[in-house]
Amino acid sequence: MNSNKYRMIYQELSGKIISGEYQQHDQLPSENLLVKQYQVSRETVRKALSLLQTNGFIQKLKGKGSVVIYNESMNFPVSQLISFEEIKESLNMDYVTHVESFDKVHASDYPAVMTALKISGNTELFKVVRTRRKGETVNIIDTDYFLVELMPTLTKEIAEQSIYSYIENQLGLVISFSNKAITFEPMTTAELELFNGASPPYAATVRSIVHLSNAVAFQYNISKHRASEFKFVDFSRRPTIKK
Amino acid sequence: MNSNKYRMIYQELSGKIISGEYQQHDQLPSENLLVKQYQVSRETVRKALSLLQTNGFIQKLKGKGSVVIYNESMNFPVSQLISFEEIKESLNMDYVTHVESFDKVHASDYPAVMTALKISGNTELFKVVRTRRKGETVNIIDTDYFLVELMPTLTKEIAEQSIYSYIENQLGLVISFSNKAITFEPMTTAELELFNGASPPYAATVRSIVHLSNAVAFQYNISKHRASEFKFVDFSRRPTIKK
DNA sequence: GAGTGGTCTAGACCACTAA
DNA sequence: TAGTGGTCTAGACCACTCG
Repeated sequence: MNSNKYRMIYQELSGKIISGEYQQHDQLPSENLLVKQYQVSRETVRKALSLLQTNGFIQKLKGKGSVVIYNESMNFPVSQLISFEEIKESLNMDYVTHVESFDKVHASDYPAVMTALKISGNTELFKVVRTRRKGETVNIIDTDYFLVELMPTLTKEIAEQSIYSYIENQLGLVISFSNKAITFEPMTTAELELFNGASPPYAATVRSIVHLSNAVAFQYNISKHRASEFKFVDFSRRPTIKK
Repeated sequence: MNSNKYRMIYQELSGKIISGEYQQHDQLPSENLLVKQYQVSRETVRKALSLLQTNGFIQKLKGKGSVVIYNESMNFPVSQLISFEEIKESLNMDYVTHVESFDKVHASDYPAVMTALKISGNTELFKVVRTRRKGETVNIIDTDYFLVELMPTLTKEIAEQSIYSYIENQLGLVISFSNKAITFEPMTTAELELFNGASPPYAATVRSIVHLSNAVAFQYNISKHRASEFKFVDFSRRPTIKK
């Protein structure tokens, strides 16, 4: 699957960084060394290193080498396009997902979704509301809208597991990128009820528009988090190109 | 300054997208066409297009071409390493910065900063507290800690303008990447006072560790936002490499 | 089949860092 | 000066899309 040379190199090096074989502030082997080790061209090594750099694993220093900057403690629900089930898995979290409702609706009743996904009013959508509980307390309410046309066989049972796994593994679609907005908003009475009370009565709210690799927006997600439990972590680089 | 070929191409294409000459869903010229237009090699064109893709301007579709996905409305204090003055400028915001305090302190009194910047207790720091006001209301309180060693000539006057501009243009240092964490926290009484009241008494809190291009952490920033005014926007891609 | 983007190569020249 | 990463080239072969 990942049989590209640069992906293999990326995987091996990132794996060694995550496992701790390379620690923060360590030097990676030089590009020339990696060329010899992997028996590939320099541009291929550089492609792998560039990926490591944009993903926050290393910093390349001209004239010096590549140094590891990844630090486990600064990790977490990272600014990445990852499904809740995937986060849960990678963090060994003891969350339980419960499907509160699963309906087929018309976009015309949800103007915000219409504009976000740029669809017409008669487009059919699956509306899925799910809660994420830790023990007895609900910490997250996820409301999702999916294009029925792209996944006509979606069911409540699938929604109880991982919809992303279904989309990628069963349907063979490729999820690619998203736009997110994070705000802090008062809870509606319905939300307060689902949360079974929350102090403060405010929710950290993440709205996302998710796109496939063919650039089609297929999902609109509203994720309401109990504010006291919310943390969003991000790695970002300063734009290298200025006017 | 940006005399690289791929940067020039990036600038020109991103400029045309931002200005609206290329609209969302438009096709960019094919790689081969760009090769001819710019009289460069294909890898150089591809470098520019890759940058446009990772920065959320385009999506490349195998067998088809590059399509514009950038959409102005989904813009804003984006997940990027940008200083407040730069945001202000790019959005024509009518904010006023006021320096509340400017001190030289010892790291030992700020254990959170010590661990964040990985420095020893006797390291000298500038502690700068600034408020950002729109009219009469304070919307943001920024608390910054900078390594004195790297910028001994920092002054309160500079802090009233743009510290980032001073660091890059006066000192010639290159600001490179940062780790951020966003949380929602109750305000302290001191903060409530600076905000001159805020309902709810919660602050959207962004903590960042900012690094230079040589991977040295030089700044720790705590940015408290009036929750009702806070919005954080992010573009992210799904990791292409899986285990 | 023609055109598109994706991967990879071998080699060149440059700018920067460090001893 | 030797070693490092940054840019650029010309060409190859592949996989995908679409008419």
